[in-house]
Amino acid sequence: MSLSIKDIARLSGVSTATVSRTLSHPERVSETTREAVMAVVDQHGYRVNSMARNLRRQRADSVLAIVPDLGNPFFSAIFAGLQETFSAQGTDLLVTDSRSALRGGQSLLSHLREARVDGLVCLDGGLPQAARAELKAPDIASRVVFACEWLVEGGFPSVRSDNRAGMRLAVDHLVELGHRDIAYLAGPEGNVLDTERRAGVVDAMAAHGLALPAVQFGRNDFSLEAGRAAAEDFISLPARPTAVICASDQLAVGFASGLHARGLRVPDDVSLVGFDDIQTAEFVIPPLTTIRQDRMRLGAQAAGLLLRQIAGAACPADKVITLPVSLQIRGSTCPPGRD
Amino acid sequence: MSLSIKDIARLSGVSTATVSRTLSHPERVSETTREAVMAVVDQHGYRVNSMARNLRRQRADSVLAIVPDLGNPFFSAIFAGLQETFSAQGTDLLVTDSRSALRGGQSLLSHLREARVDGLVCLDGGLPQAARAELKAPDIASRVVFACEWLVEGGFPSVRSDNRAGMRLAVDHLVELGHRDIAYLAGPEGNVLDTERRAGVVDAMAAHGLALPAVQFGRNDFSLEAGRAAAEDFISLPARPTAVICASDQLAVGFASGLHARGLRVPDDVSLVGFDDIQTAEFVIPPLTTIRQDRMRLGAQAAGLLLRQIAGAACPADKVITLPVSLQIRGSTCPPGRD
DNA sequence: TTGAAAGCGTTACCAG
DNA sequence: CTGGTAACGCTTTCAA
Repeated sequence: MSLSIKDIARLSGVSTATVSRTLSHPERVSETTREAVMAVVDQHGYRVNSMARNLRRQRADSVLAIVPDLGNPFFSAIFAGLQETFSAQGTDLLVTDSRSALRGGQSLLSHLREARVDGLVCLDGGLPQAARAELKAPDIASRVVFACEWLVEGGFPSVRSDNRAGMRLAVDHLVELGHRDIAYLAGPEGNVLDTERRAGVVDAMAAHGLALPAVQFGRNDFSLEAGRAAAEDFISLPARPTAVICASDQLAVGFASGLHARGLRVPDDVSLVGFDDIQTAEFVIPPLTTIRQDRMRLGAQAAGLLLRQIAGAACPADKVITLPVSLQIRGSTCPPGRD
Repeated sequence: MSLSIKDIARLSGVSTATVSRTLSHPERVSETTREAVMAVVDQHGYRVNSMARNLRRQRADSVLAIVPDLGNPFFSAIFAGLQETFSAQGTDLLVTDSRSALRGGQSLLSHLREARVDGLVCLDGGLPQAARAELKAPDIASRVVFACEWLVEGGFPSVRSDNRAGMRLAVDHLVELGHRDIAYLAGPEGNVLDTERRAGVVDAMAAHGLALPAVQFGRNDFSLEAGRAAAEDFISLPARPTAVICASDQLAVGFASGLHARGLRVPDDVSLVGFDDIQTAEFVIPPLTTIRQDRMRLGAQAAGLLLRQIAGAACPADKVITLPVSLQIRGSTCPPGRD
């Protein structure tokens, strides 16, 4: 077995209290003892047992991130941002997806309730009612923040991109190119991001005296597959819009792939704008014009916010940090009717 | 504060020992007491404090996964596989990347040494020497497994895809199409995956009486950017190969993008084969012919292996689980000289 | 500046 | 089947 604080105390001829102090509050110990103790510590490679420390200190020094789907590569950049900030503060990052977390009627909060983590960062705005209700328990709510997505009904601080502004940029860009007939390829029905982005499109178009076509398409999820499937619907549309704004880059890439398979060209036949600026957006053919959101920064901010919450900083339950987005003009958009 | 086992004991008129038993070993308690205790537990929503439990049980019920770069979406599928298996066994998954883990000369093992986790799954075969040495400490080595990548010098059980077989499939496919002049777009120098995949290509070509061109290109990393940059080199090659096998899908997609920008068409001018079958491979234009590795399964197997190790199952230090791969023929390959 | 000792919340051994 | 009671390894008063 590895050494305990008792061994170090014995080996360096002081009490466990002093060893503990040397390690946790070196300034409260005389220089000579400190050096003596540290010598023994280093020599034996002693490390405090964090379970014991945490039990005593009553905290876990770790945080749980919950995503809708761990397999979705979209979240990796957010993880990177979370991790960077957390690890700089000595906090561990646990990850899980909503499905596993909720499996077998388990509570979303078991980790919090069992004192395994100090807080929760939730990236899933589509939690089932039961789970949402749980989160609102008074001693819990102050230790969760939402990132990227959020709960429509509010109640938690959250960090998100400026989805509306993003869509305004997209619409303005297309209108400037000369497009009037613009469609919105929707994400999953009821998803907060989809709602917000659609509203952004509608508002921006209204500002130009335009409106979305009555026919909707999309409405599955944000995935590549959904995008490809939507291409079929698009093709059979009576009057085909000259441009499509997609609720996500994945949708846009899938959509482009579907169009291509049916002989329609981007941007010649249809201009395409995505949302997210995922890594591949710049590398698909043609490169995707899109709205860039800084997912890494989003993660970092969420982590910072949660850390402050945990540390006890008062934070209005409805605090929203909105991150700016920007338009990346690439090859998937051009003036209409260029054929 | 939340209730402790003492409160539950008092409330249900039994000892803490009995409450503990009811929760951990229900069969060792009479039905009547069990029911009485559970009633109180449910009524108050009591949950054991895992820090206390873990301190007592001397385990953490959690595992740390170390990736080279958390921001790389390639790993998300592996995380999903890891998480699925771990969570089914009540084990938490912590994630970090090598950079954060090693920051400030910190030990890779601090988590293990501080008893924060029971084991390590390492997805980074390129750890610095110091870190590798550490991992081999006798009490440590038996609690780490490698997944996807591995250490050239061996020493740890690992789960990996059959990289060589994959490249054989790729070469056979191209040769069958009529290609003789095939190049390999390399990954990062010294990376085990690159080494293995290159060897796979070389061997398979030799079996057909062919050899790689003397000129190499690639040699940065597995990224989209590296792929695009390689396209420049490719274009200035004296005798251009008719087909290129890429060390990864990201490289292939970036390469295709670079070729496209320079007016070369895939597959008409160059056939392209990737490796990994990332999600987007099927959706880029043209869809990428590639070698599919099941990353989710890879994660799941690694998790299972580690769990068994932790549980004390003896496992030869050089145990290697090799997962089959398959060829996905899509639009990026065709017979040479079709123009 | 240091040490003694009381916990932190569980579990598991040992009696009964 | 149940209860008393040592641990688990550390931190933090409280006194000296």
